[in-house]
Amino acid sequence: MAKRKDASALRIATFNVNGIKTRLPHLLQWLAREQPDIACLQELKALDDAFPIAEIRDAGYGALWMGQRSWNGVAILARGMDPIESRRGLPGDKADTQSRYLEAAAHGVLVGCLYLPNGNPQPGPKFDYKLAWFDRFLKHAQHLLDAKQPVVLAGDYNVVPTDDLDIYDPKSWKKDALLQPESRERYRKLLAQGWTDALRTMHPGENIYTFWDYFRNHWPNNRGLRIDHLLLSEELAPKLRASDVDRWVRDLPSASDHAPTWVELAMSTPAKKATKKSIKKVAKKA
DNA sequence: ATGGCACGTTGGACGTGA
Repeated sequence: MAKRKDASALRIATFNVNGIKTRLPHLLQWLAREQPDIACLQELKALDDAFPIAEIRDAGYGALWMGQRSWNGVAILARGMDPIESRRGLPGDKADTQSRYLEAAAHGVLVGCLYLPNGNPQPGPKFDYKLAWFDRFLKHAQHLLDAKQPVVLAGDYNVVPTDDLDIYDPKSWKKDALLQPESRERYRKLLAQGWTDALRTMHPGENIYTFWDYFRNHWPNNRGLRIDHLLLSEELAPKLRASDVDRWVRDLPSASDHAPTWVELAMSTPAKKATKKSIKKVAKKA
């Protein structure tokens, strides 16, 4: 596919790969075709040693990653450069060993890549962990907003924000952790801090999904859920130009149950330079 | 109310995901 026309446009994407080893061919195909400037990955399901950095470098990307055996695992890819790490792991609980948060500066923005806990079954300890993790995330998100920097928080939030436009039919999901009022309330609180839900902003009133489970022919029937979100800080929200879901990736044989989701921001060159310094400041402080 | 499918695990039934 041809390069995008607007060279100053910055495309940032999030993709829950559901196993980096299994999904590497899809990841490479997607990077080559869509050429995101920054890509956040979740559910690597691999140890650090197993991360395919050579293949990703060959594709023209630098990367940071935080792996874990069997589960979780997140990564940040940046086209033509190595992302500058500002945080590894979500603050607020030293006993939390799950690889779910990574943060870095790249291409003039600060990017937080998250894999919020699923929380099923609920109620129970896993749901408690989800809510506790979410509360820590709210705190950190506020800290990032207070710094007045261009920030994107991208990832698998494991929250369906509303019943009407963000899910095909909530009936069979009523008791699922993804739809619980406690989960939704925290997502609303996040937006109330001042973050902009990019995909919803660009598609108001439209049924739009990022995840289709493997059961019951949900993908062919477009019975999906919107759970992968890109939130923009107040500095970046005015630059939002486009946001969408790369559904073709979900249609590949042996696909992940998630599709890549992205935003495109209009970044003027001077703005890019101006943000570079302040990003370093935030990165140092963090 | 349950299960449907797919992932990774030192190797095959199980825990986990959403």
